[in-house]
Amino acid sequence: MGAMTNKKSGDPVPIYLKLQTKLMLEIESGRLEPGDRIPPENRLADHHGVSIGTVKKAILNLANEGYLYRVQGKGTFVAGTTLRRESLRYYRFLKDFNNPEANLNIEFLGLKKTKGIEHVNRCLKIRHNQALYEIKRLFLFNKKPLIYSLSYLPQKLFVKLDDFSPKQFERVPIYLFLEEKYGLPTIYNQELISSVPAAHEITQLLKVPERSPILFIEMIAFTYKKRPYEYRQSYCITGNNKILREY
Amino acid sequence: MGAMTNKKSGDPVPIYLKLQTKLMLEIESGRLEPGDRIPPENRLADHHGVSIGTVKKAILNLANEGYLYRVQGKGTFVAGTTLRRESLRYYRFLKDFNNPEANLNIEFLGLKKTKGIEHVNRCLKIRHNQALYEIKRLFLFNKKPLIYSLSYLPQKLFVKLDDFSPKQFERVPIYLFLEEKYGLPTIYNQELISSVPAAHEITQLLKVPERSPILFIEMIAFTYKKRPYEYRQSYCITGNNKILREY
DNA sequence: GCTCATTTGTTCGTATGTATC
DNA sequence: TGATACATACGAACAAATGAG
Repeated sequence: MGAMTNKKSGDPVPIYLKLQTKLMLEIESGRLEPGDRIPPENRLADHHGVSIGTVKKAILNLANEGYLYRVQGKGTFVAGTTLRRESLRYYRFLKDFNNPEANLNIEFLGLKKTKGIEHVNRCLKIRHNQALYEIKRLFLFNKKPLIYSLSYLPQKLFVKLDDFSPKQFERVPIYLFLEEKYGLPTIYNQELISSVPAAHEITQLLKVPERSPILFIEMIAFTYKKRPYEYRQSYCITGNNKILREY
Repeated sequence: MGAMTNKKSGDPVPIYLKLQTKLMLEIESGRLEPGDRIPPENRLADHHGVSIGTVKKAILNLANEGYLYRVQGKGTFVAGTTLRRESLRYYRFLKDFNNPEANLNIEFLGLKKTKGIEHVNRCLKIRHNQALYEIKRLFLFNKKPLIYSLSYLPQKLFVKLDDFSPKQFERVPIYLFLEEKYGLPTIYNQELISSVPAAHEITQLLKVPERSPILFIEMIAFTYKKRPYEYRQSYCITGNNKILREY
């Protein structure tokens, strides 16, 4: 089929780039969904009438940009949150490198509309007067509150977010929910991590003594085209448990 | 010259990666300065006794990471610091998502041999009685001590590590040094993050009041075949600055 | 403006190694 | 163990940009 045209015709667009664009469009349009496996290299090569090296180049570029990820012996998959890398599930709490993980529950505290917040809007790269949604949640590990989290999302991007039932926000991680309902996969995140003494509001919510050391994490989640879509602040107690990160 | 050894010897490190590392070291160490032109592909291929495709791969990777830039017809050049992206393996300190990064210096505090430590050896997946090296360092950002770090490496894996001059440990990031001297590239890391009150020893080293909130990070670095090779504890002050992580 | 040597960019194809199931 | 799929390595040929003469 559609044999990629070659150079002779004065075509300045390289073959690998055409293939790359074609694949990216299939992803962006939703015909290929996160987790889907794309055809193997040799099949793509045959199908498009190009060499395997050219296919490799297109796929590797997309993998570098975060659209795809590859596993030797298994295949090439569409990135997105769910399967992208099991290691990137947001927070994993455990006592020790060799211990099993603690159990997670989410308690939904509220969702409301707010006006733009200067610091938040700048992080989200939107104008200062654009309105936001504010989501408050408590993460319980083994029934004990360990994280208080405050999320901000642009109202413009997530229309009618407040129509969903609160239960939806407790069932699954928020990024999965947003991906499903609004088709925005998470491509990468930025975090700022610091250690701070617990402020008064936090001591109440997390039930810790005033000025206990708290892990404070600010996060920006990005989707395609490096577009930020969520700004989040998390306050974590880390007495016995610690946060595991792999990269 | 220095013909890169090939696979037959059970060597798990790909040739292109060795070349890539070698070039990166020349850049990081300052032997190659921003703007310098590196030898053309065919010369590098001859010089190292590898194919031109392999050289291409090494160079393209470094170009993608921002270490080099290429101009068709002219050559390949060392990029200025602006372009460089060390998103992983490295701590980046800044005050805010929108602020520039602080300046880093490393102060080497000491390297000595120690007996095995149960917790450490378990993390490194070596027997309890295997001896270790212990490296103590202080990271200064804008001249102020911000991180105290304690590294453990198996003596068996890093023979004669204590023969190197202390200066070597201050010049380049430790993982680059180990990669060059022992041919162990870092494939991925695990971290445990928590927030703790400063213990007595730490208050002295980092010059903070007793029980200030400290970011405590335990890290295990893995090389090929998921083999752990370094266990590290870092104690970070995060008053004004925060740690940036991208993933 | 033209030619030529140099250097990178693209494309091809083949062979073998290695991870996964 | 075998089939599948990605990873590495080799090498060849030609296109396109650059800069010098």
